[in-house]
Amino acid sequence: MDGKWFDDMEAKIPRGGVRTRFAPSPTGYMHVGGLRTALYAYLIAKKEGGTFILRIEDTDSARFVEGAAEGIFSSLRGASLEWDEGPLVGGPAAPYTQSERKELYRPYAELLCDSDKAYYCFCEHISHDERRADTQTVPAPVTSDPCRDLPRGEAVRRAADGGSHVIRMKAPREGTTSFRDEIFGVITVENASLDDMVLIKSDGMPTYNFANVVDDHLMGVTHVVRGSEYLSSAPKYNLLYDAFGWDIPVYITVPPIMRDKHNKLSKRHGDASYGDLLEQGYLPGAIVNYIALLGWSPGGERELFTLPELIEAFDIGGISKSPAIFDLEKLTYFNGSYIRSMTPGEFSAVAEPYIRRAVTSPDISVPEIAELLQPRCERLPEIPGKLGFIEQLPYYDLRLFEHKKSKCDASVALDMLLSALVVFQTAPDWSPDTIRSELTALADSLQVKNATLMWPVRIAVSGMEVTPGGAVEICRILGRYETLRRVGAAIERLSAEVSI
RNA sequence: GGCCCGUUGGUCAAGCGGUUAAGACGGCGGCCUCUCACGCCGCAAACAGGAGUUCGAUUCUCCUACGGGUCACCA
Repeated sequence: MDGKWFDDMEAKIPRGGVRTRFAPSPTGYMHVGGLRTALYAYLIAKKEGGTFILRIEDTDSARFVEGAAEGIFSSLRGASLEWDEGPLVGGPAAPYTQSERKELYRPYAELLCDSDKAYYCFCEHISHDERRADTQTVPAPVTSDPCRDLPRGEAVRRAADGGSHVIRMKAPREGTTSFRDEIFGVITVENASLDDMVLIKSDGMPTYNFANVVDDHLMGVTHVVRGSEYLSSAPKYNLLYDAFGWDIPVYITVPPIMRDKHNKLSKRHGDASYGDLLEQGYLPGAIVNYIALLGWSPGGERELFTLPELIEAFDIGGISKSPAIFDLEKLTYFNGSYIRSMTPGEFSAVAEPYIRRAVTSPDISVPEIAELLQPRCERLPEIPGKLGFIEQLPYYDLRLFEHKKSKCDASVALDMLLSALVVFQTAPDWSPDTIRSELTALADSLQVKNATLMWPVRIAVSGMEVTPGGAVEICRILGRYETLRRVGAAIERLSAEVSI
């Protein structure tokens, strides 16, 4: 490759403003930690009116999972993290999938070989496991002395003869390398501890480490957000940037999200992925809001933020260094809070399918039921379980009618229901207001507390100790006919028992 | 094991030399109330340990302990 080719590449690099990227490898589902990394990258870009890039890092064909990239696309979009450049939408640095950029990487590696900063290595590959088993306790950095010192001409000849090889970085063996991370500060390591990392694999594909650096440069990425598992690789990246003479991006290393004190959140251990959470009835907005706060704090007391509000509030100074444990209970609280903050119309619309699961009758009013449900549900899938009483005929366990706080027992219940039955028959209409005023007037005239009357009525029409809403609401929803029927049935049952 | 990083209530976390050490989830108690929720009020609950530096350390330094990351032709 001649100098002009490289000049052309440089000329195409998008410049200007903050440019961040999310660079997942398509090896499975979208996990919560990945989503948060994407979120932070998105927020950092948007905060400055910059560009959020999506890049697919599929350099390991062995680990490629069919459909995984599509899952990433839909998850990000579902979470409203729209990328400005990347697959599906294109952009000035296209393509954004590394397997489609394969030809780009080798010339850059060769460039380093030409300047004696990298070399062809013909050594036999020792697998990760073998290395571990072999070296037991003290694995040394991977280097290859014979190949490192092989004259360039000879190396090229061997390669031309079909010699299987990789291209390795020639890491310095003395001195130290430092890098600066916005979160962790300046970290310095001994060069002697650094590998001669592989840049180009024997199959011609670049390694993650190399492709990452080349692409970040070629795509004009200014801020690199990634998990702390990359912290110890960072010095090697700087070595590469230096070797090329490229500007080093701002590193923003985020702490991991844990399942418990010892383990990272992972699907392998049965932890929920982003998709699982959606299936469990968690709202994208609530998930995004919650995970934003895992490892980052806005500083104040506020916790509830919409995505635009997060953009406004986000500041990398608030990112924490230590791991955060994922707390499903708190996410559940957030979800309930999001549900409650919807308008009644919005909630009714999202709740309707779940309501329909429990209620088949076309006569019932979905908005009225939704109104009762909204403050009482934290996840939509809970809904059907709360509505069983509507179409299930109550079974009257007499003990249900006993409630000492309401001063009610079976005998009192019978009296109350007898009176209530008349009121229900004669009520001028079946509006909630009417039902309520009729019943409270009745309690008044009977000289009992509202509770003494309401308790048995609610039990009679629902057969349940716990219902979403009170007697008035339940009667209203069931309709006059069904209410009378159920109150009548309860009276029958009670009179059979109480008279004895 | 080497190297790097971290450590405030059970959990998320504020704090950036002087505070009665916020707030939230969860827990507990109460109010509201026809149940359950919602809402409101309150209670319990933390600076890992030890040396320094300083008039004064949760805040700065070092050591120890504990935890995490990493040590691949995986990302």
